[in-house]
Amino acid sequence: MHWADAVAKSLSYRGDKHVIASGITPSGEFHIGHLREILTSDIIKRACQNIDLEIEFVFFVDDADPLRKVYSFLDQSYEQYIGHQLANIPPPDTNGVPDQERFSQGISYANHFLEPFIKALELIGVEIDEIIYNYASYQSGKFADCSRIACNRADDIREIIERVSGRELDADWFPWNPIDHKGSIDGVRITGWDDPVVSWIDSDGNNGQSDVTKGEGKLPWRVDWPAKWNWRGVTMEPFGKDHGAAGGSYSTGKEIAQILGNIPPHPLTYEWISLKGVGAMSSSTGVSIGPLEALELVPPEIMRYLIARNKPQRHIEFNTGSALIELADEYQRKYAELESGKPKNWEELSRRQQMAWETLVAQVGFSRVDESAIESSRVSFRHLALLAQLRSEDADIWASLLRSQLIGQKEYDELKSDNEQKLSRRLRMMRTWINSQHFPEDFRLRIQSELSDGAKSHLDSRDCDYLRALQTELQTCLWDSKTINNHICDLAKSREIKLRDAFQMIYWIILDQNFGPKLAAIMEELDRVTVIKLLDEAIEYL
RNA sequence: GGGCCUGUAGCUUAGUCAGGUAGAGCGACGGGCUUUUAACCCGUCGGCCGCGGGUUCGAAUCCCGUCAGGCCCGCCA
Repeated sequence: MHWADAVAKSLSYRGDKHVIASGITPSGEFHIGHLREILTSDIIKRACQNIDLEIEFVFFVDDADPLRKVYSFLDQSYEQYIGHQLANIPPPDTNGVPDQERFSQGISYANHFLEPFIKALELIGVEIDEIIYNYASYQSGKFADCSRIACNRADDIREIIERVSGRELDADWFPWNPIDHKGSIDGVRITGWDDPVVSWIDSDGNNGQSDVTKGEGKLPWRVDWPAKWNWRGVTMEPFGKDHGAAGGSYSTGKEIAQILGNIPPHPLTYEWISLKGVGAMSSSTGVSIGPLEALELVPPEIMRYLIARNKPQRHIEFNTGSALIELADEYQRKYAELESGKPKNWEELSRRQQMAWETLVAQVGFSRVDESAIESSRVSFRHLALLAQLRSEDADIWASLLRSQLIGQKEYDELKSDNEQKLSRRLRMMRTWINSQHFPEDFRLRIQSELSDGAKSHLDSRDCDYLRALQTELQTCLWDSKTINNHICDLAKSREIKLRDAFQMIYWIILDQNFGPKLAAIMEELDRVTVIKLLDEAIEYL
């Protein structure tokens, strides 16, 4: 059984109506780690729909959170905004400097980072039923009841946090962070509580009052979270393992929820995604791949598949190199397997094999996106990567695919006349990938300029005659792939050299490896002089 | 210190909740496609299921212990 189906099943024991929530603080660039948060929820939503549960998916944007520090991508002038709520400070411009102009047009720091992420979510087929802006929710009184309960029972909440998390809170800790006259929630000390008003004194010694029902401040995180569950009726929420640890915010949250008067949501802790060879994703350290950036390389269903195929508690190493090509090809293979239908010998399969099939069905189902760029194409990512490097003209690539029968005549005609075909889009992505720093070196064609050591160690003196004859023909022949190919084959045949061996030998000479794409096609792309020179060196070496 | 997650074939892993002969994919190797797809098709090899105990007719699966890796307990998903 797929992990999401298992979650849906346990939710069904709890009731028929559910609200699944995700929440993210828009403190910096979003990365694919954040995508796991959202996709985990979205996949569970699909699983719930599959068993006819009524389900809403809400996305909390924690824009009421304060700016914690001046991140590396921000200009030092952000210092003045530390402690200010993210919905209330200007967005950075391209140099990381506060952009007052855009701010005056209503674009906050939070919006600035959130917008591209929301766009990516649309591309990736995530169906969010409601985006809840936390700042606005405080303003409109959504948190009013919970805030009052929390303040009235401050001692009980303090007891829970101290006991469960094992840390000691300051003597003047209070479950409300008021905003001071400058707009900061840092360094403000509570001096009194008279429902619903908190009295405070800020770090400069100014006194003030804050009405907790009007959003003049916010609840501290460990109380804010259960309060959200309460007023929105959240029944399920996946969260990162930092919140899931013993003493973490879920364990305090589920007790605080009871004080607020609700049943805590069904929890699901998920592992982090790290970037291969670099470390955990983190917006503040700049280790990140943005969701949009990833979507420029591969179709959206591949990103869904990355999350769907790995169980939440499993750590994912995201690799934009060969592993991503393999992931994409794996998805495509499974898609094709699914299309060919349930195995005919179903009854003979072991329970385990049947389960594997069902999991496959689920993985592909959870990964599908309406505007699929993959479908049942036989053209693998691996193969496309190769053709895209070999041919700069799209038309040549379609011709090649037609010749090798990976596409039919009809598809070929469509590709020729319409560059918005699925395969055209995939090719564009592939070209972007190849031109980016993320493309794996293993897949890059390495045309040799001189005889490599690899070639030297694979040449056999008995082949000298063959190479010499080939070189002679190639010096004068028509320079197209068909002619070149005929010479390679005919000369090998007449000498009773196995074609396989002949090709491998030439692959070694040109690419420093024993395999590759259509050899003659590569040679045609190269100029005659280069090829002759390489053959010369090989003959000389022998 | 407290806690969480992970450990299954060379690699990525399914199966662990509901115990019943260990399943895949990739890679490797061999063969086929009589002019060679980084394609496709067929086949082969490869697992003391981290280790040690226990419960059981039966354990990858449950229990206890242990080792290794990763991580959390300061508002980074």
